[in-house]
Amino acid sequence: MGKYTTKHRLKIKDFFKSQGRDSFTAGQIHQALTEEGYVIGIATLYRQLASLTREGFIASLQDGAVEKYYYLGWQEDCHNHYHLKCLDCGRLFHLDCSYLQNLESHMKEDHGFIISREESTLYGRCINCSGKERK
Amino acid sequence: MGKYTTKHRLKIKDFFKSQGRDSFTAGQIHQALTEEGYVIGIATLYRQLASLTREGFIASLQDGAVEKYYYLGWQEDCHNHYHLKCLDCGRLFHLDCSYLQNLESHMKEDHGFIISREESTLYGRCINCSGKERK
DNA sequence: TCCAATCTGATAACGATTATCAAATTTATA
DNA sequence: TATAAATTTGATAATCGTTATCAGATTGGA
Repeated sequence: MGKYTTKHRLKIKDFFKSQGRDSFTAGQIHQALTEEGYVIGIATLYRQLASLTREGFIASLQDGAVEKYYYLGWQEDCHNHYHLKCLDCGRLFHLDCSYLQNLESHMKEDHGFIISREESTLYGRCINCSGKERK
Repeated sequence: MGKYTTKHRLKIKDFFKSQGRDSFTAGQIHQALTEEGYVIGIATLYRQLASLTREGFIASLQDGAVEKYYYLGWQEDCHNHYHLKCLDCGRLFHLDCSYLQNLESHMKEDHGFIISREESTLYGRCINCSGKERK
């Protein structure tokens, strides 16, 4: 995909380039673009997000059940680390940690399981939220 | 929830008790019950699954984006281990492994992140599928 | 410029889940 | 056991994020 260079395609890439490391749902991206007066059909946005994901420009992760998140710069180093997502504040943490690399080796050698870093987000409570009261 | 003991409630509990450790979507459960001639409204099934989950009789995990899985016997020991889900065959592996407990401690002490085991399913390729050809 | 390949947008369709609400069932009480 | 209040049920409409459809617009190469 991505045979033609269209304005929407460029716009979406620019959006990610301008947004650092945060993650967004398709709906959030559509809203952000709309709010700055940029008009794009929701179907087109989904198509381009899928295309850019296939190409490795962005990547998607599951957020709970429903929505997807898209990341900038994934292709550079996000496959080299793990992600921690806080169940309270929703923030995503990018974690370079040799412990996880060892875990990967362990899983492969002792359990025959090849972990996919991109898919294996760890969920829990971040340092800011773990102290607060919880139900 | 679960104030009244209804036949549907008992039936669903029996279903899980008879199914060992596999996980099911609501749709799969509904289909299984229907195939054995048991009639239950889909809304009722969802309600009971939610209720039984709240009570800890079963638990749910995300399967990719959409569906939920429900487990029997979770309350006994599933919160004591991690789950590995194979991206190829879809099977879920229950893994007791001290490595993961150490990982938990490490995350807490060195990164301030409290991992939730129930939520943190690891994804990858299982021992049966990792050898096969892949795209 | 012309044409075939590709992309776009409006909208219908989809699949899983939840909400609605009247009717049926369960439980406690008499 | 009869009664009534609380709870559950089922049919179905609604919801939400996402994908499919398809005619019309855009792109890029000849």
